[in-house]
Amino acid sequence: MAGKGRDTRARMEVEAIRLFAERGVEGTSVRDIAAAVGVTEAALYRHLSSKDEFVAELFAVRYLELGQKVFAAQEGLAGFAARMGAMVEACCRLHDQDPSLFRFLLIVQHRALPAFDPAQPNPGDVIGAVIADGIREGAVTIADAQLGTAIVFGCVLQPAIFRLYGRLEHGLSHYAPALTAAILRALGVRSA
Amino acid sequence: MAGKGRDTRARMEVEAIRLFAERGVEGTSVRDIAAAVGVTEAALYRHLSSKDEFVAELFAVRYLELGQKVFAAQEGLAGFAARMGAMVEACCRLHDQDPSLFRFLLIVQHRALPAFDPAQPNPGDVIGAVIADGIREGAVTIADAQLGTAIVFGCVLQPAIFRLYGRLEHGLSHYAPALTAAILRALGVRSA
DNA sequence: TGTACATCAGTGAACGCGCGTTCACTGATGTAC
DNA sequence: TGTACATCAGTGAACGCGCGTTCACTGATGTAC
Repeated sequence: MAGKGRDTRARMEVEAIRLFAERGVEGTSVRDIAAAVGVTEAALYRHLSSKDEFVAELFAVRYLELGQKVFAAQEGLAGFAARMGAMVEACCRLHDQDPSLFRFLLIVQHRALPAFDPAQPNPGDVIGAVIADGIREGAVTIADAQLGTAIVFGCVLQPAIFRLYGRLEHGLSHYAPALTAAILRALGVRSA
Repeated sequence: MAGKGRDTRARMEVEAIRLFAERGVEGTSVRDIAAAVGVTEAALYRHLSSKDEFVAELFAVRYLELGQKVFAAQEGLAGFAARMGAMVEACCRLHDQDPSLFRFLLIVQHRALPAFDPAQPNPGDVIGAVIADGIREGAVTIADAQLGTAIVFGCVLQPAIFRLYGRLEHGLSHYAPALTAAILRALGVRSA
């Protein structure tokens, strides 16, 4: 059991995210997760204090990681179009690497986002800040920054949902260039 | 109890949609709905055969109604920009009239959409068909019709989610003109 | 190096609770003669 | 117009089930002397 024990926590996280993504949080029982990991339910409670806290922790950690990766993708680049393109491309690539994680974050955000520390670099604020910069520089001509952020979000997340339902046949990375171009047009970026 | 009984079914639907929208389907018990309506749980079972069927029926009926309204909004209009603008405006107006319904449909679509009769005029296909027309006419220059549909969806649904979280301060109708313009630009509509 | 003990990740069985659902029953309304 | 009966929407109590969680216990690993 020792070799098994080493990575039980990691496997719990992987299986939980997969199951939550497939069946939702309420549709996935602690027994389901335990069975997927290959231990009893009681064993899971060596690593977590409650299901709710487990979900909240899982969301918080992964969501911040995603925010940091999106931030890193555009850091140091000059010009709004380049920065936005890098973020869109990063989101598409990260989605394709782990679609379950994306879906998990999408599902859980509705319950976890309220009462979430807004000081940390979450994906929403990272994208919002870049758009705000773009408006300040005059590169973006859309008037409402919040509406602009919603549009960018929608243009990235909805294709992810379409991909999930098989309404898009390729990985998101395949659509990244066309998507970036569409987003830049939507935001009214000059000379994109 | 007679006067009350007349509209119990209707009030069940209203309260259920409101509660499902607020807490999710699994987070809303039959007891919760009964309490909101002001009857016992057993009374609800005079009007429904099971919770699952109730949710599925509620979704199917309201989703088709929405599809028909969106279809009607653009019917008879000439030109892609006019038709798209009318659909976006209709979605925004319908959202503002009943945000709970919108949120309910958003939540439940993930479980209800598979195994849903695709022959009926659901909102997705209505918008998809108009975009396909636009591409055929040459009014829309974006290459991938499915990606275009995803973009339009995202640009309507994500602002609805932002509105829900208070990240947009006005009703969606307020943003409809700017949103329509952004969507037409994103799709690469000539001389919009 | 060997022994004594603390720690840790596991087991299998059970717990109480809230869930969806069903029960026998009640009283008001509609209908046939 | 009265009476007899079917129907219908409600009640309150109970059902079995699956859920999250906890229990006492076990055996392997790490550490102190």
